[in-house]
Amino acid sequence: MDAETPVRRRRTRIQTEKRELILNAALDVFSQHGFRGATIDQIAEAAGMSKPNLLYYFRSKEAMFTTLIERLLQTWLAPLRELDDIGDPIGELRSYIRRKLEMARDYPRESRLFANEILQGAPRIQHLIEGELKPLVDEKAALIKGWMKAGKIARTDPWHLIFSIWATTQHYADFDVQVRAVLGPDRGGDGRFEDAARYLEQLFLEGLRPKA
Amino acid sequence: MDAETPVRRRRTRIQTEKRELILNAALDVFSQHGFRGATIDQIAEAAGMSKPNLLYYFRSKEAMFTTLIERLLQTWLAPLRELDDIGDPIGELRSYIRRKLEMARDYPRESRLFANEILQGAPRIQHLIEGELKPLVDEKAALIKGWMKAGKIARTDPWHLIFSIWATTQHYADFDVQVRAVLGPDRGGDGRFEDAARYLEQLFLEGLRPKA
DNA sequence: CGCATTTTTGACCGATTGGACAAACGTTAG
DNA sequence: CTAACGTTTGTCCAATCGGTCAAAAATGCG
Repeated sequence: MDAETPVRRRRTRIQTEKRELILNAALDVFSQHGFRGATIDQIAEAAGMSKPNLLYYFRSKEAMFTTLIERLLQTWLAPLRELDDIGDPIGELRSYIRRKLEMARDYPRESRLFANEILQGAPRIQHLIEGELKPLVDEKAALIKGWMKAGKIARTDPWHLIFSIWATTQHYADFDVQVRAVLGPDRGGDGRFEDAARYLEQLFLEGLRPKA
Repeated sequence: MDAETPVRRRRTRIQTEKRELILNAALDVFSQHGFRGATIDQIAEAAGMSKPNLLYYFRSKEAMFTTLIERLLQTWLAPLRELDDIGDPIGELRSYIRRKLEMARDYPRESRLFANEILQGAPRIQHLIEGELKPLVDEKAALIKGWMKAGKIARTDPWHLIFSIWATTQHYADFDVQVRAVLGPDRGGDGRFEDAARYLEQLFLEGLRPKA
């Protein structure tokens, strides 16, 4: 434990602050260039400190990355964890979609960092996907399956349902450049997330077939 | 023109073959590591030739990448180009979704290469997105809007509709590692694309609301 | 064959990379 | 003050990067 801390003792106030500063800068750089594309110098400049100083707080580039992505995965999965059997199923799914879309809007760097890692085969987080993400998805898939059996939502594949929610919402963070370019300056402005929210709600609830 | 060709004259048979060989190897490496993460040595090894030899056929790493991605974009947009007013709208959309999913299955490297480039802000293909992709999407969005006005499909946002088709289908190529890990060895086998096809058809046509 | 052209390679280059290290600096407690 | 500890930096290093170049090898052609 505390493998990436420069000292063995408890962290000082400065250490806590500087580590946060560095992680924020690292998130900027990693999410834009990927792990290999990012350089320690870039992160150091973004954090406003020298390279050796940065390596005083994190023993290596890899230590920054893993600290960042392990923390990220927790906040990333939080909305799915909140999916439960309390409200009505349709409402639960609707608010899960809404929360995921809000995360794409508010935390695009985190989304891109995660996407980048998965794209490259998840070499650094495979154990987290199999040990943490998969069990959670399986659990929620069972929950959704129950809703289907109870006739609360249409019968379909719950795993692919979850995939489609991830895909459609994270698309607005990961492919933001493309989305904005295609929508153009008017329709691609700040309102694009409200438009997306409206569209996705209709898609997931009603589909595209016209009502008789 | 012919900017990346080593010679000004017509291409020899060997040049044509070796260039294809190199591009295939480059697609492997670029799609896995991104532009900056990929090295010429890696590509050379994957192609089974020496680095200087590779640079005899392509004047630079960038030349390989742009050749690759410009060619890729054409095949990538082909299914959307085929979307037209001939058949019935629902059938047109259904087969567009199916074709895109088949492309994710058969050309995952191309999908990841494209995703990687967009993720990093599309620094090398912004002009293609604005000059080629956007007009095409606008044209097809108008077509879809016509279908809505004619009552053939439900009224919604045609641009976001296209985004959601891209997102859901390409997800199976770009996030393949995650998909397979979550589905597990049984459900994540070769059948996952058929499962996805069935699920997506239902999602886009009927949505999740149970039928009364 | 002999010659010109195309193809391939080993050696090399300057720039950049992640990281090490000791010295210097700052801060605080006694 | 000073000793101890935490922080910062300039300098340096080996490895790797994209790319060059001259020379060798292979090929095509009369």
